[in-house]
Amino acid sequence: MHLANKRMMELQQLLEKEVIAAVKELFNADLPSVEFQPTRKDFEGDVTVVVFPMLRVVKGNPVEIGNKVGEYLQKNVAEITKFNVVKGFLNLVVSNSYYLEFFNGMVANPTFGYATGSSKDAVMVEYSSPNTNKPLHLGHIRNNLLGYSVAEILKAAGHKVYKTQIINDRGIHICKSMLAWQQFGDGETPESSGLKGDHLVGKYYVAFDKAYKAEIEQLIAKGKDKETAAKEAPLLSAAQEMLRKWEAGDKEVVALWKKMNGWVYEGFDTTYKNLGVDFDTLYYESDTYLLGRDVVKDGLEKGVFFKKDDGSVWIDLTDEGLDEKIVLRSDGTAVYMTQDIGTAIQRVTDFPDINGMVYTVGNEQDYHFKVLFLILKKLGFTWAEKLHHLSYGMVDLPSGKMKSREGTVVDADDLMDNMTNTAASISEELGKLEGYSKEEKQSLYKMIGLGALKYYILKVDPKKRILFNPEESVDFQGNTGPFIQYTYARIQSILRKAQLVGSETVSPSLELHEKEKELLKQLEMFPIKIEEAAQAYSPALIANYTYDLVKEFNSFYQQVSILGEADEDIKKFRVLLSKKVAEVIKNAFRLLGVAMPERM
RNA sequence: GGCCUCAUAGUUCAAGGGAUAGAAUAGAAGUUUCCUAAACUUUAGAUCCAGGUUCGAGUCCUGGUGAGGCCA
Repeated sequence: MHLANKRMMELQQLLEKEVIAAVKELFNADLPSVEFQPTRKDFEGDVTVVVFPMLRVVKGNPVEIGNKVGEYLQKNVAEITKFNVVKGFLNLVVSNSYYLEFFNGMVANPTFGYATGSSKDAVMVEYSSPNTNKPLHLGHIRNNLLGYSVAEILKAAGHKVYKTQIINDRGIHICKSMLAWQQFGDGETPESSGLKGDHLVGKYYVAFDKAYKAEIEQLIAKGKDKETAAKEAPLLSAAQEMLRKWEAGDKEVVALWKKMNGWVYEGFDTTYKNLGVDFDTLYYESDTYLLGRDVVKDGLEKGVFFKKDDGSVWIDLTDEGLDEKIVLRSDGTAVYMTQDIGTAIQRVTDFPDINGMVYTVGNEQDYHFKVLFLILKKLGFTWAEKLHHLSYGMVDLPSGKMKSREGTVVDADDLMDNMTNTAASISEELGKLEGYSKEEKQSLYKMIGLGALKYYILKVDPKKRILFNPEESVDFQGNTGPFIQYTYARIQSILRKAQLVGSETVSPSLELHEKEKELLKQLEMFPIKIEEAAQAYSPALIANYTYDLVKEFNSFYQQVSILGEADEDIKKFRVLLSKKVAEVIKNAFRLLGVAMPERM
């Protein structure tokens, strides 16, 4: 743990010890723990002790108790200079020198807040995991941003992390695209059409659906009912036949499958690159879809599973308040659960140091993962205790749910382009970028546009659903990514002019402006926030923390002059403080995958 | 039908059981001879309903209502 981090922990710990000692001495009572909170803005003070919980061991008036404890602390703890009691809240004023020493302790550390070294468990974080029959859409964007960000947060909190995805590269869906391309494609390729590979394949997936629906209509016109028509349509049978051939290893089908998946991967790579996400290792369903069956056999012998009369294998989870769940069909074929069991075990085999996995998958799969984790626990894997489903809400449009087959999706590539264009037009209008080349401008627009999009999505609690209105949703003013980037850019402008020289420490006896102290308190929180975000798997905590910090800085920036300050010591402190604020902003947003511009 | 989430200003989001529920947007009003006005300052506006637990409930429990999802 870094020095500055330790210091802050020490203050809380020290205060806790002192409060307990105070209660012992003043009231001869044993306090099990002390409740702290940051003092609210409307009151004087920095740290607040909540008196109410003490009433369980000390009889009396909370205000009187608070006052007595306050007097004790003021007398015995050097860091406490003043106190006041409001109702049952003991507000403590912490000395400026404490905060300035904290500042001196962190000022030279460019990665303040990040854990040093990887002392915690290695964790595998799975996210994205697309099907290879269509391009990525807005829902994938939320998934990718969340997964990537949680992985980065876990790293910052001291975990070793493997980022992975399981690519759903086999199955009926990809056969549909393949079949449609074969029948209507006329040899079209990404090169010949100028379409991105994933979009090209997606086009044929839609084409399949259209033709399939037409066939159904025809069959219905011939007197079939809807269900039989859907089952008997020749296109569907052909797709199913293709899947059988694929599973049998038919050369022609496999070659086509490889070609079209290759197009899709190229397209995905571009999207991932634009989105700024990456992976350490990949899993393909075509490699893993047969896994898990041996484990089911073992589980049967161990009595974890049981066999029904028809030969299908089940697990009984009624004791856990769930129901019975099938793990192998009567014909011996696998279900999703079988694969997932096998894949989880495979991963631990591949990366023996991992102790914990995070699955970034939408909340419609809550039940599936509950069951999966329970099964793995019952099978006796110790790491099964440390599995986590990072469940998140759907992204809905004002028009309702996104359905790729019906074309009511917000395409990931289009959306990123739109955001970049919006950023460009706002920037051009403001016209602050003289001296920037075309390329520099373009990369800046992208940084801002994506910053807006990423922040917009990540600031929301993952479990809540998002209603996304493409026209109005993503803003560039107020509580937004660009607002935070702008603050960073302004600080960089100051730093360019300031020309720092000499040692980077300040005198602990400096007078502190109210805003400066607030900023120091905010900075002090950063390591704790990372820890909280890691435990809650919530990038939203980082986003909101950064926003609070930036808000505070803008207020400071408006109220006091940094470069115009006459006193050299104070000026130096303010410049250094601004620099550290910028660094923390940058390091915090790095955890969200958002980059910071030097100018904007 | 069974189970799982969610419900906070007009709108989009905050609030580890703690003080007078914070922001942003949209609305009203102000701040450019001064470090980037994508900023700052002021103003008005909200906890779905009914019970319960608690010194204290937006937060926990029960029952409704509404939205979404999963399982047949």
